[in-house]
Amino acid sequence: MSNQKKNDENRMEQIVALCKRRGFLFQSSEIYGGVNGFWDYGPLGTELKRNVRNAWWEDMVSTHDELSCLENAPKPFAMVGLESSIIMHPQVWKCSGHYDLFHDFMVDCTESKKRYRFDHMRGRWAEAERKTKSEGSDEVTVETVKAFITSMEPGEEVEESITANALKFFGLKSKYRDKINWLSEVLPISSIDNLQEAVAPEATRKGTLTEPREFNLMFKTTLGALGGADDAAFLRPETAQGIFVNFKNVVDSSRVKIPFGIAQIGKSFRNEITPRNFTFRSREFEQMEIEFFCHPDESSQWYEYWRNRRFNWYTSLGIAAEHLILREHHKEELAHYSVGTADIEYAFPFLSEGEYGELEGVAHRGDFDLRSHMEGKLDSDLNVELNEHGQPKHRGSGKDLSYFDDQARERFVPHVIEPSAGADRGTLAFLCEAYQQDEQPDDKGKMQSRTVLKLHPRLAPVKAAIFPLIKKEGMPEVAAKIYHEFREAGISAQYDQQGAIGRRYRRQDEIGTPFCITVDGQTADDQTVTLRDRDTLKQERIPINKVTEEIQSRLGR
RNA sequence: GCGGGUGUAGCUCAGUGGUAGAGCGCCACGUUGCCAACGUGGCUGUCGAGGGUUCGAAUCCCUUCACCCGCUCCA
Repeated sequence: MSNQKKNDENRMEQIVALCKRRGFLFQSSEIYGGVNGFWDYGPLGTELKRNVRNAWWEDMVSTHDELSCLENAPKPFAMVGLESSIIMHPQVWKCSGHYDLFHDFMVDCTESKKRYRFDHMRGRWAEAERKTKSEGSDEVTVETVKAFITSMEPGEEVEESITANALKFFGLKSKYRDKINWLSEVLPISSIDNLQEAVAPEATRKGTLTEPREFNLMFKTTLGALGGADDAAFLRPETAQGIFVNFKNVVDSSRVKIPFGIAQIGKSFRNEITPRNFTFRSREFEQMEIEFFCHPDESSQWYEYWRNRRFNWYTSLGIAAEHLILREHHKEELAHYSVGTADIEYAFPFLSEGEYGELEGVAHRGDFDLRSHMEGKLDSDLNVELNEHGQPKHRGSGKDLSYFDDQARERFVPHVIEPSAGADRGTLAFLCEAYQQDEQPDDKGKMQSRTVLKLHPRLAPVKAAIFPLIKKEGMPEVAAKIYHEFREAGISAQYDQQGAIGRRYRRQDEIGTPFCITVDGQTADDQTVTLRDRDTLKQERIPINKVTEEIQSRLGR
């Protein structure tokens, strides 16, 4: 393990400790021992996450001007909001593909302790002589063994990989590969009746695989108090489908014209097998998603536009561009109808150097989603998937979700660009980026380490703290007056008269408060207070009657 | 789900079978008065949870939960 990674691990531990100590994040149900994959936001964390959500909503929706063309945008466009329900008609998830995809079957190898996706495992029947030495004697028995030799190798390399595994299993050198008698072509493992005949990819003997077990990644619940099996419903695993199923409602009710976007912030739920890395992978999480609907011919331009705009959003709120990457998915990773998908990823401290974790995916989804809800679940070739009777496997709504452009006299199913961000991941990234330890002189000029959250002022949970320098000579009253004024003006502020002034500054540094205002001996003489900056520690004197105004202007964008 | 590690005060940790501790923090009072000050006093624990062994368990054993690391997974 590199030193870099060790430092980063300590750094992550320190961030987690700070989050708990100062009330940003707690483990859910902690007094009962906690639940894996669930987190609670404390008083400061709630403010921080709310600020992240608000910044997103303001920047994407409420301050959006559909009459003007934004910088680098192909043309003006409208943005509207939506709040759809968490539980939806079960058919939504069948047509979206989540129902089939989230029912993965997995097998475990009891020898190698590896777990494999059952539907990805392939193999060939083979037969060869195998020498076995019985225990406790030198007697060697030679017997002809038949087995199903498996591999997880995708694509064309599977055959070579199976051969290598077979040589290992039969104890043969590669020059004797002719001794293996192949009894079948490459087959999916689901084609064999008895898993005891299979040799797992990293096993040395047969029959180490467990029976396939289902991992349902969607949380299941029941509609109605007496609901039976037919009343099964699911907590949504993404917010996007709530937008697609309301596409027609929005078009019919809000006078929006294509191109336009529908934005939504809301909770989603995935029963992750391994929640890990603080709030990065949680089972309950919040998404901030836009589904942007446009003409198919313009979709590539819009994809470029959203990809770049969303990347810049993170840097505009203080994440250094060198800690972010815009990772374009390879062509092989893409569904073939998609022009592109890009992940905006952040160098989280819990990852190794050079590794990044996803904050947001920007995907070109073509007309896949709307058509699936019209016609039924589509396969990767955009054909409706059929069952054994030649009927749609999952029937769509049958409703027409196409759009009619009455100026061009053209009807089409819009293409979709989907910038889908994780609110909790974003919040965590802003916290990680802001966390810094620096050295500042104490009252004797000796350097002391300081923990500071250099949060962007828009995101800081507390915008300003107001202190009386000492607890007498009328200073607390003046400070309290400023505090009241701030609260009335809607500025999130704290009042603190406890302890030495230096300690109070450091307390605020640790929670990322950008500005501290101190009422001192001079205040009574000339009606000024000091304004101290979190990052530079510089102080300047501001007239007391201008202080609210001054803070508001410094918080402005 | 597997393997390894960890779990003691708000935080960081000491405590290997015999009365639960330290530092930091927090609170009060006094002094000082612009960057983690000093003095005095105070607060905080079902030792992660449940069970067992024992005269006696934070300590030994079993089960379980959570966190960290490595696998696995990640539409």
